[in-house]
Amino acid sequence: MDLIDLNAMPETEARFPAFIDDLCDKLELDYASYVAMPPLSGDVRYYANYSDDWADHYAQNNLHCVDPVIHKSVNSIAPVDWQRFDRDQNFNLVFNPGREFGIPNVGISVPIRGPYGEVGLLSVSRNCEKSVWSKLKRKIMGDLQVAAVHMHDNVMQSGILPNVLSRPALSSREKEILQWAAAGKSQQDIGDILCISHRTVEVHLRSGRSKLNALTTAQAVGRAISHGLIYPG
Amino acid sequence: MDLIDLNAMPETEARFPAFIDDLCDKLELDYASYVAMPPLSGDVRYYANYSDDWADHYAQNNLHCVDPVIHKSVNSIAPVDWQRFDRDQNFNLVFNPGREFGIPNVGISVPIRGPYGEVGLLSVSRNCEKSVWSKLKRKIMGDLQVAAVHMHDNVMQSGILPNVLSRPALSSREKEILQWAAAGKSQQDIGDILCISHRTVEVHLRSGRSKLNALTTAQAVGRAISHGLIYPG
DNA sequence: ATCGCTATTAGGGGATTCCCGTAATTTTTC
DNA sequence: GAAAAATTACGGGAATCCCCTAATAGCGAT
Repeated sequence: MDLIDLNAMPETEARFPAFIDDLCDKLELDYASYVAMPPLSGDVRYYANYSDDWADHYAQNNLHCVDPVIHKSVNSIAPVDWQRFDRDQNFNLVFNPGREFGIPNVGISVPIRGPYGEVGLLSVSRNCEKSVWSKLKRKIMGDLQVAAVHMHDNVMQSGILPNVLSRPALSSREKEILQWAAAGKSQQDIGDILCISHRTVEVHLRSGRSKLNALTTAQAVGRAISHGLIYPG
Repeated sequence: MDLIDLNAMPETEARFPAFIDDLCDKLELDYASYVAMPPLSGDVRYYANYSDDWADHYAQNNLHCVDPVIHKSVNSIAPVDWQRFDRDQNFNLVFNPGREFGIPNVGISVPIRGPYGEVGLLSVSRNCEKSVWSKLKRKIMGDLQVAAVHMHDNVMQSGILPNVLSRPALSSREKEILQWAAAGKSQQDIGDILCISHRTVEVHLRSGRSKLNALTTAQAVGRAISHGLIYPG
């Protein structure tokens, strides 16, 4: 199976919907969607070939807050088959009205995580019998995984998700001191460890906070960790 | 391609090496290894079918600290083909001696991330011409992705990685207050927000620190985030 | 049903730490 | 060569930490 190579396409955002369309063609699917979610739960990026009607209905009713497919997938390692939600109240709440829009209730969602804690979710679906779906799923699972990784990799590299890419540049000393702070050391401790005044330690913490737009050191440590600048200690 | 279903096997650790062996058989590979790395950079879990000689040599020389395949993969979304390291000094430092052990220098590493920041790395390799390798790679990429996800999912569910699973149980109030602390609020702020005394806030922070084995609130926030108990604010 | 454990609430007080303003020297960058 | 950033450091006031005690409520166990 040869899917579109996003790296070989002009670096416009239009290549992502094109990839979605191509995916549906090649894998005998009706609909596909991709969502990129930064760890700070800020703005998401969304591509799909659902009808505008369904997309509007989904967005206007904030169905993403209810949709159990989302909740399950962002906490899962393996792909999540929608059949798991057969008797799920929230699933039916979201997808029963979807039938009027021609939305299938069989499908699968493939979560992909990146090194910054962001999650990409590639969901595909098709109007067919469940037995047909089971066979199709087995056949295309490998390609789906590859497609999800490829899509997420390229969306991340495109820098479209601002929260993830705008990683504040901390100086090495700032990172070093923030790392010790994350390890539970006091300013005095850190000063002793690095053989500098605890006053100096505080200055680095201050500039670190400032660069991370953090009000307290605790917030700065949390943000630095979530940005991958330091490790939990 | 039908790989072993780890869910259908007895829940012993022996099924993981068996999966590695089966993977090599079915995908025409010589060697495969899987490493699970918790976010707290603590103890890793490792399965492989390399010769004991090579494994000992790798471990005794702490080659994982030098191995560029590891470094690149844990920061990558997409699989990392070892061909990328053709002229990499560290790669040759690690793998040139590997030839004496029969270790191939063509291979690929597939990183998989879970919701707790842990990384699983499935690496496979084979002794063959680069042209043969390129063809094989294209053929098995989908299965490799599926295998990596399957392996990582099952290792995580087995609870073998203690750091990830031993998630301290914070009370709802403790999590709530720690969440506000991660959002940069002071104790007084939090007291005002929750309409309780700032003294009470401090008690919850103290018990939270205690449960997380943290010396400072900053460390507690970092640990709580890395454990997925709260979100970065 | 009483005992014990935990959660949640709250205060006093001393020691420590944090945070802000200021500022010098060195290094890096343009 | 000048501008910007990094690294070093002090003083003072505010905030937090950490020890103590203590009451009320809930929940599982003996």
